[in-house]
Amino acid sequence: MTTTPAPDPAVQDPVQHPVQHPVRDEDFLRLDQQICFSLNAASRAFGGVYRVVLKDLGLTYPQYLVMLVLWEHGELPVKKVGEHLRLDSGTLSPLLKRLETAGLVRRERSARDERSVVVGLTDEGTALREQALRVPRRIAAATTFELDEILELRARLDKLTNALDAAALDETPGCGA
Amino acid sequence: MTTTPAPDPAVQDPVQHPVQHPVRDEDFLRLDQQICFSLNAASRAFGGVYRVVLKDLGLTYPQYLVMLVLWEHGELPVKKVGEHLRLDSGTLSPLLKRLETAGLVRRERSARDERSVVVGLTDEGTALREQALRVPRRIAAATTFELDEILELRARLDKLTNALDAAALDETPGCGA
DNA sequence: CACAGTTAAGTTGTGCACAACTAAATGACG
DNA sequence: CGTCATTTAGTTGTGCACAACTTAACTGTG
Repeated sequence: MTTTPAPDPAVQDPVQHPVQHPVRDEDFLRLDQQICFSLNAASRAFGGVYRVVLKDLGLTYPQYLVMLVLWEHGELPVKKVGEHLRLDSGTLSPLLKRLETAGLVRRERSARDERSVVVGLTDEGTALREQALRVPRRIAAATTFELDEILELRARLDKLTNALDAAALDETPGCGA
Repeated sequence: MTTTPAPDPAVQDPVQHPVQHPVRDEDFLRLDQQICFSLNAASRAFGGVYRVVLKDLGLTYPQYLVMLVLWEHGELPVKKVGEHLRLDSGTLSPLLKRLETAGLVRRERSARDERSVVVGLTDEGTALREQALRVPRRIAAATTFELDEILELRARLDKLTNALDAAALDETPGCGA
């Protein structure tokens, strides 16, 4: 039930695919075969832990990510924040507005380029970093993983993300023209 | 820049933590040190690929997951669907209503237990499975991972999810009483 | 300078996740 | 039998992700 390698060479449906793979499409369609589901589940399980841990800071997880970027890089235009987090303005604009309302962040139009809005930390936002320092260890403890195990998993996930991004580009209709 | 084990024993802030770990909190707070971010990124990258692949079927990814459960198990009460997918009625009720509107599922109150609503496939919903059979392979191809690599990653992720769920339980305030 | 093309934020609309709540049905127990 | 706790769906409200669009500012070229 947990691994199920099932390299069954007997293909049931020779019509659509003239054999070539040792695994049937039917097997692949099982929920517990979908890597994406495991990924999704893990991501949401993380969400639950972060929700608890970040409640003290008054942050959601995406807000915490934005704060991480600002603590690490200081002032940044919205565009740059989005590049670090793979988020666009459609997500960031309302999120940053909420952080501004919370008094953690300040937003002002760049003088050099009036299109750009520079996001910076308020004193309160800077101060919050002290409390945030304790977060990663609590999260790491919740995983029960050793550090090297975490590093390896992260490497695999990053490799996966790169592959998927590349695939999304040439799967997108209107890119072969 | 990529791994940074940094087992630096020189702790900068001896006040809060009387040493004990070889890694400083500061290091852990870097964005590229957060597994959760890699996980989140991978999950969203998958989302992008699924969005493209599932467009032909007229399904979103969560809707696809519900269909997977129904194709595999047939009729199920909403509660059971939620158990398979770790989703509650707050998410499923509107989602199932959309699938019903799309003509893929049918919902009816159970006669035996009037609280329960049984979700089943329409003929159209059953027929859609044929097209869905091609999906997993396209996704697997997009990952560029070998099957055994996928299996191993999935095993790690499931282990992680279990650990996080367990941690969420005893982190939740009001469980030690 | 004029103007087409590009870029940065923001807005709108849809859908998902989840907490908190409501309503209705069921089950257990005195 | 009546009452109360539990179970099951559904609703409401908040926040995130993303596509599609708008607006304003910049850039390059003739």
